Amino acid sequence: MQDKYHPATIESAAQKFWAEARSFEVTEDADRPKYYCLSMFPYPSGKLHMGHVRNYTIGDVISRMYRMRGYNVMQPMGWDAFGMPAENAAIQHNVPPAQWTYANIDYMRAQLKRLGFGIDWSRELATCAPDYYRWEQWLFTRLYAKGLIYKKAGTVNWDPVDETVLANEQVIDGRGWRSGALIEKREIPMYYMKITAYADELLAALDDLPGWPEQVKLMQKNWIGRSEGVEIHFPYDLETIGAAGVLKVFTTRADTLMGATYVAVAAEHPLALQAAQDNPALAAFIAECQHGSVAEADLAAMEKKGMDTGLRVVHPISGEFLPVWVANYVLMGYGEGAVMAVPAHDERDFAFAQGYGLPIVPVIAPGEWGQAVDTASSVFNDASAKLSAGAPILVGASATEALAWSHWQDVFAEHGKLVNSGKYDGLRSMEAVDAIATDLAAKGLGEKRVQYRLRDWGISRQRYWGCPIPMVHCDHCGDVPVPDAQLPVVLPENVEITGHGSPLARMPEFYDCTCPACGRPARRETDTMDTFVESSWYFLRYACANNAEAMLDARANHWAPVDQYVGGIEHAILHLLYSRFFTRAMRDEGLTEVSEPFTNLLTQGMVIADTYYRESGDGKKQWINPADVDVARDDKGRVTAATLRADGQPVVIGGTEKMSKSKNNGVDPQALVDQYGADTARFFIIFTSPPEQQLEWSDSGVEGAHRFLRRVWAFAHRFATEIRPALPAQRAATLPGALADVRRELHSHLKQANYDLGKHQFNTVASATMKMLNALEKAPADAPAAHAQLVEEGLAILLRVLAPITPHIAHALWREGGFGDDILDAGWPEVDEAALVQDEIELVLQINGKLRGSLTVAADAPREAIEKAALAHEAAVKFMDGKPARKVVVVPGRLVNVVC
RNA sequence: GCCCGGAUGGUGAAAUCGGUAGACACAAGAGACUUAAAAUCUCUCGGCCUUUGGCUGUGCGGGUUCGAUUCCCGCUCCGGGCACCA
Repeated sequence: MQDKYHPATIESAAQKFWAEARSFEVTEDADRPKYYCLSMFPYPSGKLHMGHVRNYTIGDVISRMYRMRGYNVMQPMGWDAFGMPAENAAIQHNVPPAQWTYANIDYMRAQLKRLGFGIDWSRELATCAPDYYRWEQWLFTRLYAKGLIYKKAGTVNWDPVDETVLANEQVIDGRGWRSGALIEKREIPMYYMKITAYADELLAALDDLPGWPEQVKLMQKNWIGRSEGVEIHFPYDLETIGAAGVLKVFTTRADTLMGATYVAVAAEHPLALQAAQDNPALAAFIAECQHGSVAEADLAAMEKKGMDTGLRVVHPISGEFLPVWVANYVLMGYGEGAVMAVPAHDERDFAFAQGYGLPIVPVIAPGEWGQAVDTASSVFNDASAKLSAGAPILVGASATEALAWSHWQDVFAEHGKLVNSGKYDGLRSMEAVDAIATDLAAKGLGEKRVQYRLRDWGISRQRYWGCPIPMVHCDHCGDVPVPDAQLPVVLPENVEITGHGSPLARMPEFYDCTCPACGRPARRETDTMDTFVESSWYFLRYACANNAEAMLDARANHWAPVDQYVGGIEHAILHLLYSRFFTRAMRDEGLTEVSEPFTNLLTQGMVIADTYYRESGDGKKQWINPADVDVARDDKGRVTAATLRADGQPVVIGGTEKMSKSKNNGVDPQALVDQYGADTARFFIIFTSPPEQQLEWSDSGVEGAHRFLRRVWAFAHRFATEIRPALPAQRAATLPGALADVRRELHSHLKQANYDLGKHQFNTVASATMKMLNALEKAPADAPAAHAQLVEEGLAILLRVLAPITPHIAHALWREGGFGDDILDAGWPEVDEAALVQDEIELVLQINGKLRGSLTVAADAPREAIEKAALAHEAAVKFMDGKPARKVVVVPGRLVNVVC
């Protein structure tokens, strides 16, 4: 045995052992419970970054722990290989996206292998391979036939200079990131998946996911956004609109209907377009609304603007005319593209009404005013209460409860009692909704219904590096799905990427085709699918990745669902929701038996790092990697200045953000692995923070992790060479006092480690292994046989707890220590509860809640004895200062608090 | 703007059901060993004070409780998501 720890040698030897033994290649096994442990597959961006190392180390710790506990563990890996960065790289470096992607995959696969993850590489898949995406195309045609995929217009970011569609990420301050051109919204036809058909199921099933973090379930619940409300129809005013019809809106606050003072429609709404025809100012306003990104975050941050169309609709209850406004905050994609505005009870409407001088009519006395509202004498019942914006009105029941409606207060949005609402006065909000819905239904002008915030999933992308949408457009037959026999529609790999327009739309050799239905010349669809589609079913494909005949087979039902899914919290909504939907869509196609793809979810906190950039002349940001930057700090450690190492000139300090390719703040783990080895990198990233917590990257502390592994090696070496020979032929049943204490400490650390493993708090598991070594190192050796017996047991525990985190060193020392051939088959260590028993325990003594001392009592001491001992304690006498004890709180096993 | 999180020493963090705040480490300082350095080992290490003791301290302001890092109310700052980054 080497007396020094040489990670490079032992790590390559262990990896060779696993490869030759095929330790991680698994098949279905009826004798062992299956455990499917999956980490989110990476986008092959070039190199692994710390977020990957963290993600895959966490997944590997769980996998190896279950493996050691006797489960048949499948841990696969693959590549989320389609996506925008490959096209950007193609533009920048003039290398075809396919070539760039495959080269990255090769490099990153080698990095993953170097880190020693227990992956079944026989199941590896890449989503950009035709034998993967052909099944996606096949399923597309099935779902299309079923009506679960359909076509409608969608809004995109259009760059008029590059004549291309941009992702939201590529629009910065309303301009194209490459061209700098002002971005326009443009409506184009797109394919949509009807995820809303599953909205109720996706929502209800969240209640049956105890293995998911509450936080994620809450985010998904809010995202789906089920709301019960009333659809209200406002009949067109014939005089101004010139045609019969109704304007439909949905509201959850039908109780405020009598306070509606205008309606607002989206800029793309038919009424807005109609009014703009003979109103140049309105047309100009609508054109202005067309500028800027389609991202909701941008829209929500915009100043609320609007314009009167001059059109009017009729209030369905009062019969009064309400003006129709165009407002930039109303989105055509949501509901009906129109809202009723009740400025008195909605903050956004309130601000809008104040800005444009629209009437504000209070119709709800806020809930907290309760019974005190005297509607008879209230100004609510006075017609003059319809005040213009800005004019203060005093409302309320009592002299002490006066509110001015000139400034928004959150209480205005609360439910309460109706006032100023004619026949509905005095009703509570909920009663009023019922009454108003009933009256509207009787008039045929509305009814109760459920609405979701969730929108259908637009999957068309006007990009090259994605899965081609298997459709053909024929002048005679319309949109025709590509028949099974002609699948896959293969994406051509030798293509020129310029950043202008869609490459496939410039390739007649791709789009020229014949109609599968009538045989006449036709045009192939040139849009590709959203890359979220590939990642919505890869976890099922892993089970049968080598099946060339079908998308899934019986093996998928053996392995699914994923028992433990590990991935970044940033995927809490989109990826996870799409996957839950897609699994159900596949279930309903008879492809899988499961509905819920991921039984347990661990959302890893992101690894974040500082960002640095320089602005070039045209205002574009060049992001600079932190590794190339020198920083100056003040005495509190805050970064005050940063310079580029290459030229010594200053760079701009950006925020601290998740490591990403686009912000160039990823830290490559390779240097760490090269210098210290994979085990140190793994131990460090596990030790430094609990998995769910965000981790601000810093490599200070890596030394300590490495030092610990060196100590483990040195101690095991001492065991193998000096201590082991002293082992007694017969192991003793009990150990002498001091060694029994060490043994108790050991087993209590093991117990703690098991508890922490159960809640995935791996950082304290790593701490526990350090505490175990500390305890073993200080165990007295004056009784050599007993000492050797303790160290043998202790080391066997320590190495097995360490094995999931640092598998290479554990593998090597398990063999060197003579414990066995393969620690993977050694089983998980068991806590000896008998070793934990103590005769005496120490209690903390508090006087009036303050720590004043401690007392040692028998473990089974009765409460009276503890109280008596506490009151007799010297610290108690001193701090009670002669006062009688008013109360004595005894927390068994913990403390005594004397209150006086 | 909306939804979801987070904040504890110089640093990463721990504290299982409301019960000793700072386990385990990093950094720093002092010492031992050494010709020297590295490595290793030992000790100190939240702040303040009148230092065998006491006061104070878990982002800020309130509250509940014998007792609050933990529960409640109101803020601040930081991070994630917002449907075309993945």
